[in-house]
Amino acid sequence: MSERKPTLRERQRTETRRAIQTHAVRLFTGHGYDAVPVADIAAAAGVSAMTVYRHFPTKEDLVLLDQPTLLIAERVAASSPTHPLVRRVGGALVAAATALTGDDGGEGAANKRFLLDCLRLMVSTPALRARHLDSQYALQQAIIEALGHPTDPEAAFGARAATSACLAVMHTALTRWADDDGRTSLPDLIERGLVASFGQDAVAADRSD
Amino acid sequence: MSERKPTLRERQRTETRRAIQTHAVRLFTGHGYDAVPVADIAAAAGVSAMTVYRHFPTKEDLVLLDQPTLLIAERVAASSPTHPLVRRVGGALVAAATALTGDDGGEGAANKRFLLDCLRLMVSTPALRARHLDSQYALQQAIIEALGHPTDPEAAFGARAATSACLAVMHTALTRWADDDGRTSLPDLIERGLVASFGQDAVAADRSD
DNA sequence: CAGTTTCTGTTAGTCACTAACATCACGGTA
DNA sequence: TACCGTGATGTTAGTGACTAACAGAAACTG
Repeated sequence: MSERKPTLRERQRTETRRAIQTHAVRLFTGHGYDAVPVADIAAAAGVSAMTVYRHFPTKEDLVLLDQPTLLIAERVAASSPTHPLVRRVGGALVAAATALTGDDGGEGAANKRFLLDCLRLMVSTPALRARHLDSQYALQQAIIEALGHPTDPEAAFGARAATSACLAVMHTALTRWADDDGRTSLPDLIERGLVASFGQDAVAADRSD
Repeated sequence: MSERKPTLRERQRTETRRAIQTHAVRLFTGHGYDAVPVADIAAAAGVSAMTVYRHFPTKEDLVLLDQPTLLIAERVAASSPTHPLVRRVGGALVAAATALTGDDGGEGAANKRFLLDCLRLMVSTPALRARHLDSQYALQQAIIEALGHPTDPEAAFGARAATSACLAVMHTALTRWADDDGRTSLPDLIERGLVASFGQDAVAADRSD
């Protein structure tokens, strides 16, 4: 709504990128991630292999979905410091999942299907699973900073441990969500995972956090 | 103590493997993981590149340490089913860490140094970090089976979530342990991480679990 | 000592990814 | 409208991880 000026070059670039990613996920889903060379994806998208690498630094990035780091960090920073760590972080994860799956992230159901396809690939392909787990490292760092900087190094270690535990729960919930083909509510899954791990007081009674 | 028969071939094979891994970690630590080609490691160890791949399926496996899956799974299976999930799993992790760092895993201090070198590489190299996180997947699976097979799929999901959270805490503790150069007690670090995440009742009062 | 197994080296090849240079269309400008 | 700078793309050549296939040498077996 704010920036109006999608010049032709930008539109073409965006379209090229979309085409590459779409064909990549389609081919990966059909033949398996490892069985599809980048050259095939490029051919399917009607570009050269070099162009693929100009849009996506690695083959793995064709499937990796960018985590909503800012969205989550903001909610963590806005949470009450009096609550337990896992409730502050967990609440933010549930809220972010609600925002992303509730209104479809600003697009239609096709978006959700694409997201589920990516997730399924990520869960079933070791290389992608590993990359995704590691990408949570950046998210973890952002969350810890949003929690505030405890001067006590011992408290900082506790924050890292609790945050990593919450993210592990979210990853488990994402896996289950993909297995269910998105039928179960993702926020509910995360919340149930949090309760199973941290107990009832890890989540707000009315999910108002 | 049980199997006596280290035939010459086996001894040579073991020694070759050890030499390759030792030179690999040394070169990686000195020049960085990405900057050292497998060919250089092979040359340093006095073998061909092909031999390296015969002993280690991938370059990453040169640094990855095999997790004591059996040791942990046994302790989980032996834990009391009446305790909370995170206490059963967390207790097993603390116990395994005690067994491995307490008596040096059956070898001397050189072993601990090597382990710390591997850990530092793992923490600082994205590719290795990712692989290590993913390798916990196998450990997670073993732990879940050791917990017993709940017929309720909902309970199974809870077990997965809690287990993954515990393993994330352990990973955080391992990272901190490497940062401290092994000066802090690893079992203590894990226990402190568990308490920070799951609360006081996640660990046994006298660590007798 | 003969025969089999196992380890190893060599070669050639696939594939992910990078660097360097040429090309061509879009974009603003005179 | 004609012109040129900029950015997107293609092409080529190269590095490095990893695999398959074959050949030779060493070690176990009898």
